[in-house]
Amino acid sequence: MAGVDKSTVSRMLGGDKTLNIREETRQRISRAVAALGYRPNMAARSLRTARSFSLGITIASLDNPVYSAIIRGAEQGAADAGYSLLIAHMDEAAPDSRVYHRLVEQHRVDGLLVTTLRNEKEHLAALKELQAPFVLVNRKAKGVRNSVVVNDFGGAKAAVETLIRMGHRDIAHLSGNPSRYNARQRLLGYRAALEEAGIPFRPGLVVEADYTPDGGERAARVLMETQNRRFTAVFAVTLVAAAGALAAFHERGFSIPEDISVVGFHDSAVAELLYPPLTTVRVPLEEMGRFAAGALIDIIEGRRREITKTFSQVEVIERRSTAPLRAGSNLVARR
Amino acid sequence: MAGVDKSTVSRMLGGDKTLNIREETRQRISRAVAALGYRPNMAARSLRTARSFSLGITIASLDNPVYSAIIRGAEQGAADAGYSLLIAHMDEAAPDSRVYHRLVEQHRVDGLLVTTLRNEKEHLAALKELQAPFVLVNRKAKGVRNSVVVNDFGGAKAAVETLIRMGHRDIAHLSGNPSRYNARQRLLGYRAALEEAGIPFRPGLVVEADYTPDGGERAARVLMETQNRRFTAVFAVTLVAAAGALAAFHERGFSIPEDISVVGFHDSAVAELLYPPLTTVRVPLEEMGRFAAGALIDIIEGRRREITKTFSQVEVIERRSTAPLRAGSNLVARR
DNA sequence: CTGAAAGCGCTAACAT
DNA sequence: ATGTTAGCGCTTTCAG
Repeated sequence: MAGVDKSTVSRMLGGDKTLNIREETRQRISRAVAALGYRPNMAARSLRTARSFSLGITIASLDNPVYSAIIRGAEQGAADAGYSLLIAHMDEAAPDSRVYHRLVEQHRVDGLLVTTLRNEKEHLAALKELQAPFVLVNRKAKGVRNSVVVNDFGGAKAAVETLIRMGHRDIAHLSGNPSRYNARQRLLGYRAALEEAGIPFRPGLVVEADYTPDGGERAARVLMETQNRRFTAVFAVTLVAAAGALAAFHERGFSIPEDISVVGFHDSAVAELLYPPLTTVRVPLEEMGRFAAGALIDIIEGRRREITKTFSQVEVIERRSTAPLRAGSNLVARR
Repeated sequence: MAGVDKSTVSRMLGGDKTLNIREETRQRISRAVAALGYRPNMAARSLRTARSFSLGITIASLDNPVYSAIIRGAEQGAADAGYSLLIAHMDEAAPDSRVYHRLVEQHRVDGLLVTTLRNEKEHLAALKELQAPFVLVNRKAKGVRNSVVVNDFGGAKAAVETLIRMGHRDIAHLSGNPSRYNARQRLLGYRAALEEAGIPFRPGLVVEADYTPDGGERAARVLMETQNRRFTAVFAVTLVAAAGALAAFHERGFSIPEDISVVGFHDSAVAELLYPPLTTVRVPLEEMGRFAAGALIDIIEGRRREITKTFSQVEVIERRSTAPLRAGSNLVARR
């Protein structure tokens, strides 16, 4: 229709830098493309170039607002570069490293965003022999170069600093399993904030909670039993653990924030739903997802060899679960 | 390696029914496939068959547990049939019907699962001229044959019946926007339950809330102001609206469930996080997603022409936000 | 500055 | 009971 060979069209549409095309020819092609509503056939392009122009993202739980934020970002980052995002749900309970193979070996994806890493060793081995680039998102692992994370350490530190600024000194931490990178970082941030403020670390104030509401509830009970009211604030490793703790405190008749201030990690709409609305630490999850997708595409297309990045930004969103320590109105006064 | 033509391999692997192959040959092929780790190249297959073996799913908000459940199901349904699932996030605020074209015209997907339908008319028009099959999930629309939904009506009815069984008669409804199919159904279910129990419908007890916590909170305040305590239970159109209502009630000093019982629609982990944990109606969202994906694939592959299905199953999950009406312990007694 | 030709890996119609 | 053949629609040398 434009009176040119399809190869010329291909070069023009592909943005071939070496192509030296007459303006008039370009116009004719553009008009024909518009008139025909021409869209390149991705399958043919994939076959020819041996690339799928899709990324895969593995996630353990779609419910978790942390992952939905990451996905939202990743989808944007992919779309910006003309890629699609393919989700691969990987049950945290039964993680199966063959999922990677399915996606890659069928040439369905050119690279993987990995947010899951239970059985770290097995999965890393599977990923490495994969022959496709991958980047860890919100995770770090030994021997893996490509990794983008948020500032778990700084976020935890900021949370605890906020509590300290409110006058709290007896600050407990509902921690995560130390085998997890994020949990370790947050514990370190907690300790760093205490140390900088000259507050001695009391190991009894750190209780491990898993990532369920029940875990948070149990941990909060342990805290109340063993610490005999000698704490006025709690920094919880996740929002879910914080919610569980809130329930345990309510059950014991404590008022939040009058008796105990509570802060959780990761902001989301759910924080507004809790009672009281939960003060949280917000980190740029969506931005991280977007960036990770962009960086992975850079690696795929050879513009970059590796990527390590930490998004340092943290922000404490104060809601009604935290309040300044006031004598007579909290646990400290009662001991 | 197996000493046969690739077309034979193709037919065997593709499960060609007309193929009459010797057991010995089949063995040789199987061995070679295993030895070589052979995987069909999806791009070539797509080019040849003009199909992508992927489905697209459009969603407005990934955070919403309703959609994450649907996605989880859809991904399974797709995977079961060897398809992948491609997510297309479509901002509810700025829905863009071109997303459909992008996915379909680039031959990236063979069909669409549609959970978004703001600007119904425009979007339906875009979908219909698409030339690719689509099925509405958790939605119905006039003139669309393919649609799979859950039992919004029955779920709402069951919720209200549970309250009635607990002795409540003054039951309010925080409703959704009646332009939405789901909201309309739930309102109808509410009314049907009242009617069957011989309880007169009081229009003042129905207050429209949007789907935000704020909306639920505002609606609950309106209810308290206009109804002058003449209600003892609330059925909210969503979990989020219920959470907002809980906050409004707490703020006014009401105890839940002693003063007011609250039920929300759609169960999810978040229900456990609320205070008190929220009684909800559970409908089989994940199953619906899975089924919708399977049915869409059936349509794509010509085994079926259309699909309309309602998952009738509903279940009220009783948690601590509901309690039997007891004289002297609730609003009725106080009027 | 543009065209011609080859071929990516598969499937399906047609042969034997 | 299996092989032959002809493309699917693109990109990429290589020619002119």
